[in-house]
Amino acid sequence: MPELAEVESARALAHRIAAGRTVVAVHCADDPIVFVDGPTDVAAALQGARIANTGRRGKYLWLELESRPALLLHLGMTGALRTREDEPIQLEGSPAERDDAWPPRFTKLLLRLDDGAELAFTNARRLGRLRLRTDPAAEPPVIDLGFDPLLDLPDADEFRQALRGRRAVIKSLLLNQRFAAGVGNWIADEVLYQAGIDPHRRASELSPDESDALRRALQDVVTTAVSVDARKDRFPASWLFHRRWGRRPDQATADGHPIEHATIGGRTTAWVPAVQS
DNA sequence: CTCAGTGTTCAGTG
DNA sequence: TCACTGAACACTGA
Repeated sequence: MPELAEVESARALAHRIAAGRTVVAVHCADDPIVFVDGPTDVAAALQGARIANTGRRGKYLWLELESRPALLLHLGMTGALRTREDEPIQLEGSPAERDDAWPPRFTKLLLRLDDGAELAFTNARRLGRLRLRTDPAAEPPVIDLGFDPLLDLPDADEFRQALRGRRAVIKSLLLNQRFAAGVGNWIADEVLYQAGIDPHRRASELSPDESDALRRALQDVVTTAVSVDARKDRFPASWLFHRRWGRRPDQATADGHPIEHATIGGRTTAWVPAVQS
């Protein structure tokens, strides 16, 4: 479920496993959709390369290879990075279910590193994309992204200015990657809930106080989610996140306020009329 | 069997 | 240019 926090978690995992290491073996699935420019060039670029660093902006992450094009990844809706040493995630209230298969199902890219560790990119629904870029942060598609709430959140004045003149509905604007990079459907809903703003409002019509509240909520949600490594079971119990899924009519917040669902900007939106206006 | 869905992109329209 | 809508992409899981 990759939005900013999940992508940052994936980047950190890749960094721990691969930074400073050399790729000794590469396997690319024969998938011309996920490998936008075909798997062959990716395999050639990675084979024998030393991974110098990792980076992220919005929902894109990349592996910088020493003196070669970087590998740029977008996880799509279902993409994930896995390592062979992955600790199983302890699921609350249920026996730890772990899929011990290695490489995992739907592996598109598998790297073996010089210390024996392996890193896999999996993508069941094939909406992820792998590309090669000489300077990923300075080229499309990354260069076209807006501010990243973790990397370069505008100050309060700049944020107010950014909303001014935007006639789009605020929920849609938050999802626009050219505006706020890395914000996806659940982060947008969580931020609007915590800021007390109705998702149908027009961005340009928010008051300065509402703009400030929105900015603070954006910062808080993103930094909190990243600080727990995007582990949903560690998100604060007060978050709408835990109760927004399923689009059932009987859902309510921890406070007992009913949760409504609507389609805004083509996406399912969960919001709480009692606290959002 | 049907359908929603945590992702982006593009064509068509206003 | 901006913004909106709907469709497309591909596939799983409810």
